[in-house]
Amino acid sequence: MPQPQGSKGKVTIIEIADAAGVSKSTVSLVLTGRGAVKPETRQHVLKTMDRLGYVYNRGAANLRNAQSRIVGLVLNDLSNPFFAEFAIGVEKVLQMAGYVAFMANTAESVVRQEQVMRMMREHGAGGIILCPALDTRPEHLDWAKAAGTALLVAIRRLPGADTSVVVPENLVGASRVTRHLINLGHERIAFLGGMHSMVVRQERHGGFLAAMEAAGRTIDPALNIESMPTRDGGFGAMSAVLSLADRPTAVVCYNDVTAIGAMLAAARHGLVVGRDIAIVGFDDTSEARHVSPALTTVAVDPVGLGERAAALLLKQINDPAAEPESFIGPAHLVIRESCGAYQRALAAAG
Amino acid sequence: MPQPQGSKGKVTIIEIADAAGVSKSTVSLVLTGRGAVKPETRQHVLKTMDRLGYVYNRGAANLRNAQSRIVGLVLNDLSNPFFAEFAIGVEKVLQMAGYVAFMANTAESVVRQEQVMRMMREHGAGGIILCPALDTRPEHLDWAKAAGTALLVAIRRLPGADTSVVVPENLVGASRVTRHLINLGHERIAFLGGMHSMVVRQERHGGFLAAMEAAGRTIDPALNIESMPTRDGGFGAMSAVLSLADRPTAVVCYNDVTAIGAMLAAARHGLVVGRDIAIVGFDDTSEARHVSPALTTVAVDPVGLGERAAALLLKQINDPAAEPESFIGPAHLVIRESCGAYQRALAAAG
DNA sequence: CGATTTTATTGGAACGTTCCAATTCAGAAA
DNA sequence: TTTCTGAATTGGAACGTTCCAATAAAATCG
Repeated sequence: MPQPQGSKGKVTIIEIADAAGVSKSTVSLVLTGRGAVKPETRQHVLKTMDRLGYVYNRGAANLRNAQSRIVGLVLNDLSNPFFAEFAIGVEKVLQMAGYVAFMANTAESVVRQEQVMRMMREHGAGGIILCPALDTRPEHLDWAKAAGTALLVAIRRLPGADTSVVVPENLVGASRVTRHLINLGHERIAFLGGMHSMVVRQERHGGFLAAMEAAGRTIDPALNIESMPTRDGGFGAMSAVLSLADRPTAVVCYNDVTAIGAMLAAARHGLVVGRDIAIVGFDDTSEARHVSPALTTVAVDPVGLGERAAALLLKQINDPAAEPESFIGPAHLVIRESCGAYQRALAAAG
Repeated sequence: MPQPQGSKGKVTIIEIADAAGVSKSTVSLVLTGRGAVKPETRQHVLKTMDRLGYVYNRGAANLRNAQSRIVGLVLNDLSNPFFAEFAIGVEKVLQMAGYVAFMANTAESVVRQEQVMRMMREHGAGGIILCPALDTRPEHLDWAKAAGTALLVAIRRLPGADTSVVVPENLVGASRVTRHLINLGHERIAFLGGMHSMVVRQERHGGFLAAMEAAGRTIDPALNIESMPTRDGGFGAMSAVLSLADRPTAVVCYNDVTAIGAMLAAARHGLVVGRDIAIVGFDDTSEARHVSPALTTVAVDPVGLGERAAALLLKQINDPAAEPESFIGPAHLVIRESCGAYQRALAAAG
């Protein structure tokens, strides 16, 4: 008959020891599984702990040995399914290794990010995976080096910070999808969405430019439009580009969300996406698959990135002296309908 | 010139005290802001802490006073955007109150859930908001009462557990959307998706039945099909129902994800959703808005539920003696295209 | 059987903080 | 000056755990 402590569930190792008729050291041995303790004693202690409703006090334990087996996962935008999937990958690997991930969402606020990371440090997190908020500056991360906390930056590269990094192959991916449009015969191609200050935008736009230049296409600065990386932003950017005298025949968008906004704008202007104009995105979120026409985009496997990030962080935790390491995740083209390749194939066949 | 400790970032309150030429007690006073300390002394101590790169050790502090200001948020399925939004609501309120939420994802695994909650207890979480994994049994939560930890169950009601609860108005919502279909003239209406054992399914199906009975519609058991609450599950269930000799003219789906799967299946069978057949969902996830045709569904404001859950939990933390409390969040009908109401209105006008 | 190794168990000293009671300090009142 | 007061500071004892060295008990050996 279990009889847990009444109100303040404050059962300690010593009470267990008394109740079981052993010393607190023995109980500790059972708890950590380190020393040699007679099986029957172990069982008895275990049973007593169960009976009294014992809760391990990790704070007290950490006081002696700083091994806390928790890892912080700081996300800049949980409402974006991309990051949710990334988190799932991270958790999967950490769990295997007996770690537990404590996540927190910063909602792109640097202040919140600072707060959350401090909390995690205070609780003795062994390492932190950070998807940095927009205005994060590299010096915000200096404490990690000083404190010897393993820190890994993911998804958004942070120029100037020398930590391990896990990011998708933005440049190559953008280059690939742009080349696809070029191969379909497009001449005037626009790049839409994202703000100039975002590193990810710089990388993707860089890939776009590289492909355009390699194919000898002229680059019209009027066809490079910034916007917030939201549906509304994409809508606005597309509207702007469609009001131009010399419209593009294809657009590469900063990400899927923006692309979907752009599709809405095109439809509003009476254009049939995939026939009158080609639109492509980036990320391959689940929305891309279900929007109509289905969006041609670049897949980057967020779960895989998460797994890789976790693995790298664990490596770093176990060997603090190791050099920072980088992983650039593959990005491959996913051809659907919005680029018109399908119609074109049909026409060729028919 | 900041000169943080070299490798093992282990600066303690005592080192700060020594460096600042005061006693550790004074430093503690500065840290907690409790006693009276001369402003200049405070400044000096603060500066020293900054200079040496001090990190507060919450574990050690909690050893004396169990106020940890962290709250655990246990989610059963982070990949579902509904829960991500719920989490955002929770965080918003907790942040205001100076608490920080540590989230963890159980991916519907009771084992993982147990693990994660134990971790949170061990770290001295003041309370836990739990969106229970599928096979959670009420006795899994007994520890909370014993330990005096505030615990709140959200989204999925857990019959038999007497904790505070925050759930959406599933029954009423399902009833509402069913009545909408009935008003549009549908006779044979199916209910698709979700497993019989899910409480949420029971509630929603209950609402469906209530509306059907109230309208005097006959209920055909063949039109009640279970499936996993996934896109594929919805696809399968819809395929099954379409292979029936006597097809329904409308279907109510367990949730949006299932409904989208069902839409795909209908399209595959050559039906135009919204014209040949009506399909409605539940949750109003962002996908519902962007799928084509846009999905008629029931909106339940996950962010609002999250806020409410956090508020209730805080109340309980501050007054542990308080009785468990329940909040049933409103669910309102969102009419879009998939139910055919729009076409019907057009026809009437034209 | 005693000597030796191996296996189990144990007290006490940390760990970094807060709290309490005690002390010192500065200024005001006598 | 001395006395008093309240503000500012301080040493030491917890808190619940792990580690270490030491001891006790059991097993092995000659």
